Amino acid sequence: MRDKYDFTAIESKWQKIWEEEDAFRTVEDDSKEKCYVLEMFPYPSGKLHMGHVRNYSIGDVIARFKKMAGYNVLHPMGYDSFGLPAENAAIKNNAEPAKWTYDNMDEMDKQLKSMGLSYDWDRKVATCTPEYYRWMQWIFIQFYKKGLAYKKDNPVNWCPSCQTVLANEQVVDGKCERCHTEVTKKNLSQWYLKITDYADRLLDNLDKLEGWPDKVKTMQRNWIGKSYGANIDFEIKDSDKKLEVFTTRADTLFGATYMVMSPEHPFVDELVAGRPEEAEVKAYQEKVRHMSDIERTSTSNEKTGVFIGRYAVNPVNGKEIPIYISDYVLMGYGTGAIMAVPAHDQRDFDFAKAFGLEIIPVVDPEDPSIDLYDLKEAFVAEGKMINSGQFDGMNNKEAIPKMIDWLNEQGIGDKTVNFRLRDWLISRQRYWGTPIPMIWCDDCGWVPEKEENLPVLLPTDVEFTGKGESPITTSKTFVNTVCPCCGKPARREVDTMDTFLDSSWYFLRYCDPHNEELPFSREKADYWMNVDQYIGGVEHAILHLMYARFFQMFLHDIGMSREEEPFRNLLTQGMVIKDGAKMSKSLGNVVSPAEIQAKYGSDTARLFILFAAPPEKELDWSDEGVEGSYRFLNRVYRLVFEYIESIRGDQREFPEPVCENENDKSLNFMLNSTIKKVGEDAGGRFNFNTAIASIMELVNEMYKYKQHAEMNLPLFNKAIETLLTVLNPFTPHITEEMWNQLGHEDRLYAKSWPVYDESALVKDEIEIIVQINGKLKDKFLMPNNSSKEDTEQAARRLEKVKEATEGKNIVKVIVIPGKIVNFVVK
RNA sequence: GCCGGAGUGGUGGAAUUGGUAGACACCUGGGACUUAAAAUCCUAUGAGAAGCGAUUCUCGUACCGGUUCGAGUCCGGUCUCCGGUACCA
Repeated sequence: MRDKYDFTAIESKWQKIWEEEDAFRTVEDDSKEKCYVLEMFPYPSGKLHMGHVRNYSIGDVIARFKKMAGYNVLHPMGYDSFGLPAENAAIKNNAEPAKWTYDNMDEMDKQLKSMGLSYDWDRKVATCTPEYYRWMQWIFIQFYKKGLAYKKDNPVNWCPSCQTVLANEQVVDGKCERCHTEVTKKNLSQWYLKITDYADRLLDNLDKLEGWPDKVKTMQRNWIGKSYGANIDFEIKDSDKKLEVFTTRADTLFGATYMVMSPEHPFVDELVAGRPEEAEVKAYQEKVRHMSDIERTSTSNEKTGVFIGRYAVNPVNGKEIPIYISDYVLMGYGTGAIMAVPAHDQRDFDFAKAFGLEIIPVVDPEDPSIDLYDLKEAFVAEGKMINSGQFDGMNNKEAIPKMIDWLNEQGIGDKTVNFRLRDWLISRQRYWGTPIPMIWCDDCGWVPEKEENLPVLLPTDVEFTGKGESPITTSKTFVNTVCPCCGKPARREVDTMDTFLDSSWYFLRYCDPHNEELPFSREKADYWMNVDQYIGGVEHAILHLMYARFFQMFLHDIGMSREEEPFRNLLTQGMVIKDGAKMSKSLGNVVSPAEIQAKYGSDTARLFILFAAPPEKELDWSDEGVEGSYRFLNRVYRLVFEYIESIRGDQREFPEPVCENENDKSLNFMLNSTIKKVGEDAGGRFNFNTAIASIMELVNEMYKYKQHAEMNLPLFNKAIETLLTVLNPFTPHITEEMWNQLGHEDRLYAKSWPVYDESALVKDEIEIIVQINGKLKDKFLMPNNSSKEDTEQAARRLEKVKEATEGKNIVKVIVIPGKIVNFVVK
């Protein structure tokens, strides 16, 4: 026997056997309860990183465990294979994006398989295949038919480096989510999905998602950003236009002393036309237009702006108030114009101070330390209404609905709800994505491609210049077509879809991956959905997880799925870090999975990653820790092999073990408590670290047993078999190999989770803790189920208790049978 | 600023309902085996103090206070760190 087990041979052997046996192929089966375990599918960059390994190891333990626990488990894998890197490689290396991507997928397949993951590979989905994006296009057309897809000319987020537009969700801190270039604005005509129609449902349903982390739900709530308020019309002096504003603070209307419009507000040009202020206004607009979001938001306190020479009329008191434009008012929120109440809004306060504007308080804090007529900052808390006509004296919070009612009666305002969420901009000026299946006809306008003509294939005769426009424009075969409506010559849309659309329904395609009639059948979707356990990084908390919910709701609405929500339970795994920082090339702290697999094997890599931290926490990579996990597996290997050699293979069948002494009982106890503990930790609360710790305890116990006791072979055999079974979901190769070596014909992966013997967990004697005034003084053994009285009397007889209570008063004795005795002494 | 989450040995982390704080590992020290090394096995390992010693005592879960017979766990306040988000009207 060697010192170390030969993981290379064992792992490839079993991976091959699983493949030949079709071990993880799943079919619908009404006789079993289903369990859909899903990990977020990767972008095929070509190389797995530790984050992937962690994600898939977690998913694999859950899937294997659920399978052993008797569920019909769906555990698929695929690739989110459209996207920019393929195209950038094309520009850089003159490679075909398709070839680059397919090569990478082959490479990733190998790496995933080398981890021993229990996927049903027959269900593999890749979003860049025509079989997939055909149905992506079909779904887009359904959105279009329901009026939920539209094209609009609008200022949009533009990444100068990626040369494409971005959705709001893809702009992080004013920078492009992928390449971190500062995002600028551009006016473009683009396709949108009307996700705002679903804002309320996306928000309300969050309450039903009990299996989601609060953190993620809060992030989505904030992103959707629902606020209740009022829209109020202000007349503009010497104009028939009305300026509509949104406010959540209708109570402060009497304190509005000026108005601010966003520089992009459509009324601005007309309002200043031919006026002396025009030039200055234009210059300011121009300045703002060239600012990136970062510049625009970085000057958070220094307010700039320009008076446009016009006045509005405050509808409550007829007061004429000046109108300004300023970059602190955003066109993308509310109505793009505000009433400014400097006394009660910090931003308005700063602006008023900078421009010497009037500040009128209308809410009285009733706090003598605040001088209302010489405020140092805006007063934003609750108070009593003043300077507000008939509303004076009211609590300002209570005044809000009353004010809105009054505005409504006067016909100048309405109760409104505003969302921060914007419609989803889905056009991308890139090649490697799903072509938007729309056709422009000069007579009919935008017309969807006929569904029977799908897919609209990506052309291959394109040039990659990386400049500004979709490369598809360069195709000679793609653009020109005929109108599906009237048959006249027409032109195809050349933009492609945001790849986040592709990943918004892949979990449904897994349910029915080879369907050629539909994206998926209702029957199969209803059998498998929704996903029982979804696992992935928290970085997708908003983007992917909200888009996927939106798609699922829509597909439910058009009758394609019973479920309204895609993911019942969500586990957001923590990052893998090293030396206190995220693994990155620039820091030089990257550990490659391939390196670890070569040195220690996949089982060790999986074990370490699951043992080092609970899944939702950060995982600090430690080379010594990996070494330790490897050591443990070798320890298991030696234990089992010494046992196999000792029985010389001639004894395979053992009777049900009978415990003959204390050592036997102790091992039997450990054996059963491990089954219980691992089942609870791995199957319920996903604390794989403690599950593995308890398996380690069992192994330690078995070594001790072997050393000290006379071997009870049936019992030890049972311990060995239990050990291998409970360890199998974590380290499937080595356990399967040893199981096989023990002479078993069946496979561990197909075995049932062992049932523990409740009676073995009941100890004859229980250790009782003795405390004096809550502090531990002694311990002693009591027969199980001893009475309260007996326990107390036994405790009183202890030497240490006598010592500690001598000459003192025992005020009170707390006895919890089977646990503690506490003497309160004075 | 606002919204989440977290602070436990030298390190990663246990302690699931308020009941032995530090499971399981890593690191480190000591020992056995070996010509030697590696591997393996045994052993010690929160801090401090007393004792030749078995052992005993004190302190200890970010900080301050509270509830309780008893608090890492519950309550009030403070600090720090991490994550998200922000001229959102």
